[in-house]
Amino acid sequence: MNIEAVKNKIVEGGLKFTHQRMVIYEAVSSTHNHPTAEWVFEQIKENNPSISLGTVYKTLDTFVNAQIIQKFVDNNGVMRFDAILEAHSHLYDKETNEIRDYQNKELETLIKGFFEKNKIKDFEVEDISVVIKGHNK
Amino acid sequence: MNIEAVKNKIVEGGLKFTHQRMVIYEAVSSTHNHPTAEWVFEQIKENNPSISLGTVYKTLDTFVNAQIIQKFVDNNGVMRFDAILEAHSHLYDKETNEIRDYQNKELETLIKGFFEKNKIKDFEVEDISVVIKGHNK
DNA sequence: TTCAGAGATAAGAATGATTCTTATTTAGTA
DNA sequence: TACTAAATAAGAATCATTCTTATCTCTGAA
Repeated sequence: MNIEAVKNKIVEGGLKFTHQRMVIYEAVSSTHNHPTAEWVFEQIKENNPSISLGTVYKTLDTFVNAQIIQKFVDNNGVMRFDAILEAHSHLYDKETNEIRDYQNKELETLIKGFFEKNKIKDFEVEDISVVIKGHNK
Repeated sequence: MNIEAVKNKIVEGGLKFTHQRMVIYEAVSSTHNHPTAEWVFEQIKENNPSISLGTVYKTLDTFVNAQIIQKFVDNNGVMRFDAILEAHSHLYDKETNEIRDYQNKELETLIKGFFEKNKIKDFEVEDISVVIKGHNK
């Protein structure tokens, strides 16, 4: 991902463009492994020794609120981040705590269709995801 | 839930029956609100002033491992507990952080059928749940 | 180009949920 | 009844995250 594209992401989110924000966004979008704040910090601190862990946490959260990235909680209660904004589901490996993306249009269509036909009383649906727990074999 | 039924639950899980375990199980099964460990502790401490918070945490986790109750993480990373073992999904209210059960046989059948037809390579599925985020209206 | 203001950052302390440690207690079996 | 392994109590420790305060800096306007 080039610097212009990163800058656009940040500015389009209504945020000021800063060097810290750039390297943090690059780190998050460099991996599909649903990084933690700690992981992001470890990735960038060598080339950015002045960056603080608190800033990483704060920046990630700012990105979430600006809808540049999304976050979810893993089974151990740790916040995970994801640069992919499209709805997708996750495979949780109960043994290794690994999380993998699972994307399938048919499943999404099935579920969306279900909830269109079965409105939930007094509840407006915004996001739906499927949590699939199991283990690698 | 009577004491005999509680005792059976605990003993069938392969655990020793203790007074603390009894009152903790009663508290968890008394509510559909997906209690936290803190909530359980608050419920029982008045009538059981000698019980410690650490014991509540430890006991709840022991119950989970014995498959007497189940746990999940809420959007804030806090462990929640549930005496209902049957597969069911949750409605998360993004604004109030409230969690409600959502159970629908047709949805379960739809999803189960989907994953029976679409095996995930190298992954054995154990649990599937749907996470529905939105807000009350 | 300069400047000012609002927002971002750094650094480390604080917080809260949870787990760990150690000594004591107790359920359940022989 | 005695014994043993497991459970419990109490409080310290841990860890992920947020908060606080002082400083820095981006960006738009003049």
